[in-house]
Amino acid sequence: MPPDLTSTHSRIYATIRRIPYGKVASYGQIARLAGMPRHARLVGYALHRLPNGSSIPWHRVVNARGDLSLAHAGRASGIEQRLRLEREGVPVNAAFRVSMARFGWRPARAKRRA
DNA sequence: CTAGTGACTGTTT
DNA sequence: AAAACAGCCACTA
Repeated sequence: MPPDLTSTHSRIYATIRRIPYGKVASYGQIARLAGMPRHARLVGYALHRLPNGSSIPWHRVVNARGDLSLAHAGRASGIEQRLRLEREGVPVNAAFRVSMARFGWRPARAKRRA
């Protein structure tokens, strides 16, 4: 059986796994879906503690503006994130920016029109 | 216990 | 358009 899925980190990981292929979600979005509306920073915190080789699509997590926070934070891993995103069909700007309007993940809510 | 930090977000300059 | 400021709260030391 899985470990503490009720843990904040595990919850965050589970939510990130729900991000569909070719889409990106913001930290706030993940936090909200995980049931922690104001814990956007915790999402980043949890990801920072992520072990190398985890099965979660961490590269699909960007900040609210669509920027790769990883690259902006001066992390070399930002390059890898851009690479992975482009491989999924998500174009990344020269400024490490993604079009949230077109590639932002829109989780299906209550049915409204179909 | 207190203090500092941050892969963030929204508002204001 | 970008930069600065403030709010936010779990985690680490």
